[in-house]
Amino acid sequence: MPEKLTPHQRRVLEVLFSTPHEFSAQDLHKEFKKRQQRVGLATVYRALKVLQKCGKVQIRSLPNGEAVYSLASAHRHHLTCVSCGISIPLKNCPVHELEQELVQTQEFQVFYHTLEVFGLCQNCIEVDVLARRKGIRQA
Amino acid sequence: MPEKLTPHQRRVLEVLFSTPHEFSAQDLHKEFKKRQQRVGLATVYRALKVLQKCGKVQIRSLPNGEAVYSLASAHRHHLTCVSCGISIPLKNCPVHELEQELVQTQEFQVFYHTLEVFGLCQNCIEVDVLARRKGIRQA
DNA sequence: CTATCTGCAAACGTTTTGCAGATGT
DNA sequence: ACATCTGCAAAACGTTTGCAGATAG
Repeated sequence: MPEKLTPHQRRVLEVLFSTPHEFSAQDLHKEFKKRQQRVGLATVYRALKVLQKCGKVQIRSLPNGEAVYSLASAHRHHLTCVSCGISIPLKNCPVHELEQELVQTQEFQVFYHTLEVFGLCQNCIEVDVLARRKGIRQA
Repeated sequence: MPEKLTPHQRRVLEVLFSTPHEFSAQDLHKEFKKRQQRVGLATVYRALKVLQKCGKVQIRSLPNGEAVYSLASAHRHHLTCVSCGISIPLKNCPVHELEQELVQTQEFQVFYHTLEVFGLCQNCIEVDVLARRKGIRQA
């Protein structure tokens, strides 16, 4: 899907290219400030929306309600703790080979998939156990 | 994880049990109104948080920023259109068998996983093509 | 009596939108 | 000129929190 990008859309891609990290829209906005580039927050959101629609950028929603973005080609999955929200990246993707056959029967153009595993991280399990020992109910 | 539930937490579970649909917090709130049960919206959110933390309820974030909830045992995946946001449920889960081995190496208590595939639905592909023909840029 | 649970309203943070000005073809 | 892109500020939205009253052990 060869799409003509605006300068700011290109800049967003450049930032995402430059590091393996995921960025929230606000992170990107701060990053541009740091780079002395004047880019409005709204523009960041608008750019991200376009880049999502053409499959270049993928989104992941965190438990705290904010969304983080990365290159769709940077394929990562996570273990996410439903208690503290920590995300632990997985090393490999168990779905990739299955993706093609998975959607060949559907009329749908696939950009990317997200696989997220939810549960409790080691730390929160321990906190939970301690709390229960003290008879504390989780709020 | 045998957890004592409050009446309202129980009611939330009952609603989720009663249909195969996913509910947003606001949906649940409306549903209680319809059932003549006086339950505050904040209580719905608080109940959902507790139910997530004990692994009974799972969450899925929609592209529009709202979150929908369902029983963690109701296992469903979706094709989600990055353009219009429509969600098309998948019939089977390609990960289930892999889940166990996937996390045996991690110190993490697994409640559930979500696998979401993103791209364009048939309808939006057509709209896109038409728009491009007319030289319209996506906003 | 104490701790938890609840409803309401206010607060919060992220994202979206309206608009006027800048940009580029 | 024209349509698009942009920044700013205001608005919108889903969600969270503070608090006072209700409830339960």
